[in-house]
Amino acid sequence: MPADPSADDPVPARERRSSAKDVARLAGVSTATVSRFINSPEQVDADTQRAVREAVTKLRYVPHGAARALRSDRSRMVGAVVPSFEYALYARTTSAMQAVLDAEGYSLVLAEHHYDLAAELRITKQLAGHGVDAFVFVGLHHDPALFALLENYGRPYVLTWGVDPMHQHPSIGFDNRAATFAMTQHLVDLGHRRFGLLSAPTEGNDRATERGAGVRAALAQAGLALEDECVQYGPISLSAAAGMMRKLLSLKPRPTAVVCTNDVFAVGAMIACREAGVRIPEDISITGMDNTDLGATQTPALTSIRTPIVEVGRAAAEQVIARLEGREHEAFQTLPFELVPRGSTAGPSTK
Amino acid sequence: MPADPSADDPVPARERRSSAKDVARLAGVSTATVSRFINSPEQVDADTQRAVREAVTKLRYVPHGAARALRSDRSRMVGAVVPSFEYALYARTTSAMQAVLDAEGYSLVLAEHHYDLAAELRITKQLAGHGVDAFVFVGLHHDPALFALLENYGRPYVLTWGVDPMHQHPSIGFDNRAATFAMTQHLVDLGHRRFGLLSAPTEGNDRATERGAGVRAALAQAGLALEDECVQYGPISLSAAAGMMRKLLSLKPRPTAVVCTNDVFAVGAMIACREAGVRIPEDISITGMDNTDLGATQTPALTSIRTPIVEVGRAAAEQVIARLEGREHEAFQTLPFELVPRGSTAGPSTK
DNA sequence: GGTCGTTTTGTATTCGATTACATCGATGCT
DNA sequence: AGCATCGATGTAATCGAATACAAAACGACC
Repeated sequence: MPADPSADDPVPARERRSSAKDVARLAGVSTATVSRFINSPEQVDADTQRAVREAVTKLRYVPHGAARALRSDRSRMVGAVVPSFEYALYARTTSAMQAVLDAEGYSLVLAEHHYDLAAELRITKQLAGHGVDAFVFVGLHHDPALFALLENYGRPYVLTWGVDPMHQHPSIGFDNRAATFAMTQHLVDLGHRRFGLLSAPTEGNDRATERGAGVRAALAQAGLALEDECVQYGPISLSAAAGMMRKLLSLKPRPTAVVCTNDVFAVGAMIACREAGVRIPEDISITGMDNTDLGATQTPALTSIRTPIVEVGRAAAEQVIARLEGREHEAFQTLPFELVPRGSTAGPSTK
Repeated sequence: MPADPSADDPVPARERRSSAKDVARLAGVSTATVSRFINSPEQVDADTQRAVREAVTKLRYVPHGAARALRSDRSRMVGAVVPSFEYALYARTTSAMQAVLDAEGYSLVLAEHHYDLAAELRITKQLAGHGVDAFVFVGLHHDPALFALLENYGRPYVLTWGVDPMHQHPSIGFDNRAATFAMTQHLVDLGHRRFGLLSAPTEGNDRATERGAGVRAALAQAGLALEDECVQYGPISLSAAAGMMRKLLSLKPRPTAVVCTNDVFAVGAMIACREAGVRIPEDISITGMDNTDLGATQTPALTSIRTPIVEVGRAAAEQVIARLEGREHEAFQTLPFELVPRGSTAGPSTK
């Protein structure tokens, strides 16, 4: 054991975090043993374990993640690529993911793309650069270059908030089209014949596309049409939705039912109605989607669809972990939604 | 240039991502030049740049973050440690941070602790293990061991949603106490004398503690007291808040004004009132805090306080980046809040 | 007491990028 | 021509932990 002359500082240089080497020296073992103590303690003698544990505690040793990731090619980080946190729904899905990942010792690296497919590709590259072990995306539709990148990256990924009908990419979600189909059907059953639709821009947003398609399909089946002037697109915000709704209210024969592809739109629409003195549900029925507190607490309460957003997050995290650890896992999961009728819908007034 | 016999695969082994060495070989330069091309292209000859750029594109080269972090001791990741995403406010702060970080080429690593200081310490350790370059926390009060860890870690960090009165730790936020003080004052001015308070548990939550203190201070100044039975604590959820409110409604002389330390509580309280047939604001005034859409869209709309949550997130990200890049930056920032009076408050009925 | 198998530990290489230092060539100046 | 200077590039050491392989220690058994 030749004393290292370059390491004779009595004060352990109060900067610089301690490394495995420091721990090894203090515990009187080699760095290999320290490493084993961390990763597979069962192959380390009990006495040695105690010594190492003490040194670790005393030096406040935390293994260097980058070094570890470099050598073992596993970073124990999972990347989540979501559209936005402004709309609380994605935050809840992400939160559920985070809880599962945390319990398994993984960390969550997060990025938002604000509904921009090019930005999504860029941030995904960035996360790949950080060496995340797996990816979770929102939605089924993405830049082909993104899928090429994932192919090349060779790590697990899963798409959420929808289920890939072609079963090309692992996905966990629910049937967006069926959900709005059911909602529209509900309104048709109540007797509505003239509909409006408030939707997010469908460009690069398959959730919005599918939700709109569900409405159209249900109407078509009932022999009804959705006229262009009755469809409004806009960003997900209360004020935008109120503006969209005002346009619908100004139509000559006014729709008696307005389907909104999410609760924010629906509440924005309710605000516009209140301001215009249009009564809900007497004069007009309004429906939302995602069953948020925002909608449920309105007066009248918003008829909506409970989507399994928390379950999706949990299942996505479970899937990528299972695959990372070499376990088999169902790559496609369709979770159920549920229509929640409340006071914002009723039959049209028979005037 | 001895041909490496072990590297004679014509097919570039469609697994394994390409490294700087691969790029160097293809471009006919050394890895040092590749590295320079990435980090300081101005010191690389134009022709060489072109060659390297081509190789990078062809091989889809993405620098290995872990290797980079190991060598340069900078991971370009910032850790955010937040209580929870269930309450949308933290999500919005985080979103604002993420936007700033992304623009500067940093990534956000996220963890939630669900109001558990021990969990907070644990996940912070985990993030430190990943080598994040800086930390952002919510709140001023933390486990002393957390501060010890940060001291030892030696990287920038900032506390948010409050400003450390002792100026011991860099912090960006607003004056929670002054905010509820102002709100209570508003109610006192309206003529209220008997108050109720709905608060989150104050244990380890300085925001809740300060907000409660603001209410008490304003009442004390007006010569009023807040009786124990008029204060209810509970988790941040609509149903919990409704339950808390029911208790207040059952008091013999009922409070005429209820201050809630956040909008979720306030809306839960409104629900309880609706169910009990108690009119707002005629029978009782209710106030919230954080000025969420949830409160603003109620009937009547909730009087609340607009807190600078987005600005806090943005400023926090800007501060840590500035400090990471060696620039000077104001370590303490107090941002303004604003009282937003709406229909949920009025003078007490004079009966 | 010696041999073999097992457990425990150490030595030395490796992961991929960064960077101090060395080298080489070209240019400028006297 | 000779020497200094500067820009561009290569060589090789390095960051911290994981791990293949070798070596040592320990028992067990005959």
